[in-house]
Amino acid sequence: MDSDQRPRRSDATRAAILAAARERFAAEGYERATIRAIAADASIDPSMVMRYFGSKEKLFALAAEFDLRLPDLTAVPREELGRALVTAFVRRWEDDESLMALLRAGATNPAAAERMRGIFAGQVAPVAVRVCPDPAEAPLRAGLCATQILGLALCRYVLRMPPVVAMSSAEIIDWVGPTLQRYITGEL
Amino acid sequence: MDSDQRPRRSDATRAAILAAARERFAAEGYERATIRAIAADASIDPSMVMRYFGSKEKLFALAAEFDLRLPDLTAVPREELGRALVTAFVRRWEDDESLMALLRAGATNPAAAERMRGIFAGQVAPVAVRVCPDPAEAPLRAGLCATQILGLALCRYVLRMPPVVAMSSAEIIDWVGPTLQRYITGEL
DNA sequence: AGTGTAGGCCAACGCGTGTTGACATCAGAA
DNA sequence: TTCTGATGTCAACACGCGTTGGCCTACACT
Repeated sequence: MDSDQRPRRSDATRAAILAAARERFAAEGYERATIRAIAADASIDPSMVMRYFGSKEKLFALAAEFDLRLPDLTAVPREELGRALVTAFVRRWEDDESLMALLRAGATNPAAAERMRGIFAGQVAPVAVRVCPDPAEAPLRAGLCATQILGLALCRYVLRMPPVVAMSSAEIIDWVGPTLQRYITGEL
Repeated sequence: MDSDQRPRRSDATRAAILAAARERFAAEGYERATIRAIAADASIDPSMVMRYFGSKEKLFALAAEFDLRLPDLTAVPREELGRALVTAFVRRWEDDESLMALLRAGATNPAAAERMRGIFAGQVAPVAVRVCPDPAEAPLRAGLCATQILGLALCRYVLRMPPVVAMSSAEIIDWVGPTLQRYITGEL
């Protein structure tokens, strides 16, 4: 096969470009982040970005690849699902900017929005099916959770609304946890 | 004064441009919406947009002026505040696209984000102060409500997540109402 | 040492953007 | 009717964008 095991010299450059892309996309969204700026951040010529990734769109697709790393919720006691979820999400938001890139870009870029729907369908919904009382209700319950979690991220990290920024992780968990708990296990 | 009472012929054009601008900004966000497209929608030359509004930024500022028209919550029974709020918001979202323009643009455009914070501070926070048990807690409680409401709008109107789009107004009110209720009147 | 090739730079392309100023047209007052 | 200002069109500008192709350089293998 064509899998070249030996590490190439270009791997470092590739990684640098990808890191710079994630940062720019997260900070400015898809249309504002420019190939030229990303290349400058990676101390490289803009044309190299094209050589490595083909186009801006393909670069974004790779930069916005994202694994939510949802914890194994089947091990969590039923009445603590809400808290466990917020906790996992808050931690994930803070140490990986890919999701913010996706959120910012998803607001204006149709492809990014589609990708968010994909992440929801591929990573969130399946977990919901295994956890919800009635699997038929899972999409609805997962959707409700998404509104609260993404809304939190939007206000805190993107719009930077002062009272939401001011909250501590613990406060967030205490307030939002019960909301998710009800969305997951509450009666219709 | 220079206030010209007599209606001018240009008023219709001005209004047409503003309407087209609201639509484009709502549908595509700030950077994707172009002066040329807006002008075409209004059946006018792009240069007229500049003559009337000075710049794209100023046009956006006017197109994104927005009155939430929050109902008078002091007349609402304390235990129905949550439902009243969601109801008011859902209705408002559906018949005015300015807020969606603001939401889409706010994700990438710093000025639009600033404006959202302004709306929050100017229209939401004051209401919260009058309604919350302890006015000192008002910003926190209002901020929490904002996360849920904006998250709902994001998932439903911008990202168009299928389960959230599928919900009826009544379902939304039944599910999200209690959340806001707790954010407003729940104990810390 | 010689050579092929991967890695990188440079200059330019075509395009779409916001914005500008010179010119046309038309309504209404004189 | 004539003239003046408001209303609108046209063509072009300077700029930044994504993208392309040609050229240089330096490493790795024989």
